Amino acid sequence: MLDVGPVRSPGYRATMKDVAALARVSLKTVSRVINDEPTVNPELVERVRRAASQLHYQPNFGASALRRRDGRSSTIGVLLEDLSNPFSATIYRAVEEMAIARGVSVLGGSFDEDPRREHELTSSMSRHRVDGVIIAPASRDHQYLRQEQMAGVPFVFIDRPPYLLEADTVLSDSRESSARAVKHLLSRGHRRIAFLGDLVTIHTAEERYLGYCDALIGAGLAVEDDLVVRNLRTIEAAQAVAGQLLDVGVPPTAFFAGQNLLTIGAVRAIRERALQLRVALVGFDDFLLADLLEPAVTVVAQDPVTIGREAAALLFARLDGDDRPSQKKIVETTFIARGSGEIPLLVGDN
Amino acid sequence: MLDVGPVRSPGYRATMKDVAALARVSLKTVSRVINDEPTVNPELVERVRRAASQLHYQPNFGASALRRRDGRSSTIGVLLEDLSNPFSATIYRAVEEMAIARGVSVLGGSFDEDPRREHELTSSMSRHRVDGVIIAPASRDHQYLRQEQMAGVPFVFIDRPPYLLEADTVLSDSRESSARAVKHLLSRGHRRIAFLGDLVTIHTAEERYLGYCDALIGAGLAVEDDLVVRNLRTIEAAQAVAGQLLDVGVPPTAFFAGQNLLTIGAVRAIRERALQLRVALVGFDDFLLADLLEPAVTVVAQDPVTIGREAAALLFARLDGDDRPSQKKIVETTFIARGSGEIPLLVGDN
DNA sequence: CTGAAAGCGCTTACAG
DNA sequence: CTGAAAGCGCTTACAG
Repeated sequence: MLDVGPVRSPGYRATMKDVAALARVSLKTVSRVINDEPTVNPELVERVRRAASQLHYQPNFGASALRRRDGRSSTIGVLLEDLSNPFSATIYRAVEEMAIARGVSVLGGSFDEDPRREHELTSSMSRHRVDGVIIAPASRDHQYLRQEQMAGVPFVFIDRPPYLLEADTVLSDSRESSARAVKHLLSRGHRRIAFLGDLVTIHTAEERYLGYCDALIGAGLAVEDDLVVRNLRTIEAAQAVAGQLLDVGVPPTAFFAGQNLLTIGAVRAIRERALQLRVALVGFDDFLLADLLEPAVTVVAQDPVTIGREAAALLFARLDGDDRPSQKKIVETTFIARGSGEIPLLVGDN
Repeated sequence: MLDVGPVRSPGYRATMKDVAALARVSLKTVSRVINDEPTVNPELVERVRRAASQLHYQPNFGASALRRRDGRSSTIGVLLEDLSNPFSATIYRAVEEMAIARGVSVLGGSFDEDPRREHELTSSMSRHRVDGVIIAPASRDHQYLRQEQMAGVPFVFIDRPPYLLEADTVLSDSRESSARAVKHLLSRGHRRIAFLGDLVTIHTAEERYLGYCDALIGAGLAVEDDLVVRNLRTIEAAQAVAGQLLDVGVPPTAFFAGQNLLTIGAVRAIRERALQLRVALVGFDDFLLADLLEPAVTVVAQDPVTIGREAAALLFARLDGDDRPSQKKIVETTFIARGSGEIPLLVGDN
């Protein structure tokens, strides 16, 4: 091993007591210096600082939180569907930026739509005594969080609202922007528009489906069961289902996909059949390279950076004493026409 | 607010003491039950369980760690370049899976290649007394972690090796697989192969550059300065630089891009000039939809899931007492030929 | 098998 | 401005 300078008492971690002894002051004076209390003689401050640095002293957040009146752990929980999905990851980063600015650390977790895992992770957050939680829940009953909330831990729900619980919420306008997307397809002459959706238990998946229905009904059309497939979770599943729809019976002339992975699955199915210049497609959620495909993919883009920032802002406001009633923020989506959604109904198609 | 049942002492959090009082046993007996110690009368176990559940008791990890001999906080730190990059995010998820299986929570953090932020985040991890750290470092001097290491906190370096510190490491074979990729282009007749690279301070960026040099030199060619551009960080920067190379002087007939965002930048520049069937391209790192572009993009694919798993396995082995010398694991890459890398040198090009 | 006392590293509440 | 004592919620070490 390289010699990289002297190490005192290997394996030993300095405490405030050690710093106090070395600086020849009381424990309490060290505590004052570490916490930047102003009423300390500058000479003592200097001595304590030197001793702390010499001993590589790092304060123990856990011990401090234990005794502290507010009990703050300087930690928040961010619980999302899947941190490896770009939508979740972008939200996480946006929250992280704001947390770091406050000296707060982030405990992250992914549910994969498993309510049991939601319970485990929130319970784990509770045992870690996080100061607050930002959550995109998998379950549809959040009464079990009430105790934690009563104990003073603020919750901010994102992407999906709380059920049977009052809490701050940040959502996208899924239903309306879905209706707008489907109207866009209707305006190009399409009548047989298929819907690919995620789990029916997911609030946003339901909203997007309802937006699809709104648009059809608004145009005097019926929602046809054979054009609606839900509970799809992966690229592969969406690809298989879209393929079947295109192969069997009277195929759809356009698709509305309720989520980025499902959109990609639809792209694959359409491409496999060389129908990409014939079958229209609009997807919910933007994704990297959507503009480089041929045709480029028209999407309803959400704004995960704003969602993350708004959620963090609400959470930190609560931690700073904001006691207004529960807030509900709606973050705007953007419709981006790139080509795939502008393919008109072709003569000869139905 | 909805009424969701009785809540005892709103704002109050039950402690072991409260559970003990309700169950009419001593504090120590509650502690035994919570920690699943076997030597407790089943009847008392039952009484304690009921009391704990009735009071919604959640053990306080911080307090427990404070007194516990091993001082374990049941928390690890995972510090990566950028959690919103799919490569980092996939590693994070792989680690998270293994951590959850052990009941360990994950504190995540992103550096964005800022060594100062690396110092802040590792220091924050230290104050939180994490049990171990998985880190893809931004800095090139890790002596400052020695104290923490001596205090018993294992570090596993991923993607980049430690400098001036002994620690477990999990890397991809960047240099060799880069050389192989460039040889692939050479075998198609290309001689003017441009290299687009990330910050020269990043270990993997340097390795990939060296692999590029190895291949050229191995073929008896010189490394030409005007074909090498490094310190590129974004899609936009890579796109601009690749565009300039294509527009000015004697353009390259092939590109090797050292990172997923740079590959995408090169794709954009090539497409803008309608050269996608003429200019060859191989990228390091796979990315979603690489196979749906036209031509599909040939890549050297890393295996972030295995990197994450190996790193977590090493870390948890250390926490379980493994005291072998520092381990170094190399995770294999996969060359995926999809089309863009197989475009031959065309007659008339140089 | 059960419990009373001491102490982990820190902050609070108080006295000087 | 400084410090000695008590206590946060738990586990350790020990006695019964």
